[in-house]
Amino acid sequence: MGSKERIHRLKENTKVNIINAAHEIVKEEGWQALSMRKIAEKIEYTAPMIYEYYANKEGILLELTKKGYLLLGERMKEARDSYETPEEQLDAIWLAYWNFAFEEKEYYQLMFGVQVNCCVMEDLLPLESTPYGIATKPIMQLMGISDAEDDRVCTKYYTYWSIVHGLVSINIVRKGASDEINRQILKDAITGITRTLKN
Amino acid sequence: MGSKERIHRLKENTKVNIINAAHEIVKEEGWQALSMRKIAEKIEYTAPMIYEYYANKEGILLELTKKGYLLLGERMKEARDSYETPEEQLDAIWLAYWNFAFEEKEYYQLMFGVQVNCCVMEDLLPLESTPYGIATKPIMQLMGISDAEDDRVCTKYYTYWSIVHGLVSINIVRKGASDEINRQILKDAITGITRTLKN
DNA sequence: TAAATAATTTAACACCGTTAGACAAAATTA
DNA sequence: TAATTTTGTCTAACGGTGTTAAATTATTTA
Repeated sequence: MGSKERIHRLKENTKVNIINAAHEIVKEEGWQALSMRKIAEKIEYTAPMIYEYYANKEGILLELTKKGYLLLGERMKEARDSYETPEEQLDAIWLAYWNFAFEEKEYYQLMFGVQVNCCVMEDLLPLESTPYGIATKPIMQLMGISDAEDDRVCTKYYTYWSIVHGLVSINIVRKGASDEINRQILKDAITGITRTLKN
Repeated sequence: MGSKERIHRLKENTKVNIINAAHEIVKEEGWQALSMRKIAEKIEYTAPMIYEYYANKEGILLELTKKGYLLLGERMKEARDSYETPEEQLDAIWLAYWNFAFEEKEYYQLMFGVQVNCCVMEDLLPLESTPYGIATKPIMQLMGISDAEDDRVCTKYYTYWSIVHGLVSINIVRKGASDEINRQILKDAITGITRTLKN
């Protein structure tokens, strides 16, 4: 009798139901609203049942992370396979990554730890004391621009910030890679951007 | 009678005591361990007292964020003022930013939403399905390297990832700036890095 | 049908942020 | 000084969280 299989399939089914319910809640209300009881309600069970399928809440998050990586991988592969030259492929790959981040924002937040962030911090400091105010001065100098609001300045500032912030985040969440290498990457990137300012 | 002042100064004092206690707890046990009751215990009060000084927990976080921005600003200014040329200043500024991120990790996490992240996700996927596996192939091709473990490949991959991830994070947490500009920054950065591969 | 096993729920624990009400200490007023 | 008001502080509680143990119901096996 293959009822063992049937039951196993049923269990597998509620396992994905749990994941789907969790994903739905997060899409509707954000990560901070995800709770075991809410998941249970959505799949019409009681909370303790979930522990029959996942060790704990973190187990559910891990499963979702896995799904996220799978999805991201697919998108990137698809993008790559649409082009022949490596230049075009790199363009497409990172654009796919970019699109994934916004189309599947919830997954991206979970995978790479971008917080919902409550505190926006705006206009609480005088401009000349903010990172923006401080860094744009030499940028303007190099570019020969005197208007601090110039879009070109803003763009360059964000380019700097992005790469530094990106490197930092990656180093904070996954503390792999040697400090030496990262310092080198930082240095390379910064001088690379700086070079683009002078012409 | 200046007792009004004295009392006001005392209140101000416990306000910073609360902030300091919160910061200590976070340094010791991380953000997820920060609770009103723990703060209260540290300053030898009961939890409801804190609401006499801050509207709620978010108010405390906001205050800490402000302190973080102040500190970061100081560090960046200091770095800038140690150099004359804008090139050197930019180098120093972003290095100061970088150092702040790791020396004051807790502040940085709060300010820019880098999560502590529970799920590390390692070796759960075959290499060729991970972003790393997918993106390094064309990188290797362009660089004329066949060893996937080569440090130069790894470095370049992280450079790509950093800038893309940085841009994404910044766009997710502070949804300012037009999509147009950001796409342009992304495109510029990607082709910029790609150019450095071919020589 | 009776016993054993599995599925599911109820109740509880210890924590969380937050609020209302009680209480004591201090300051103000009569 | 005595009475009253204000202030500071705490206790108790509400509704929420993740999680566990025990009780209960349903299903399968003998």
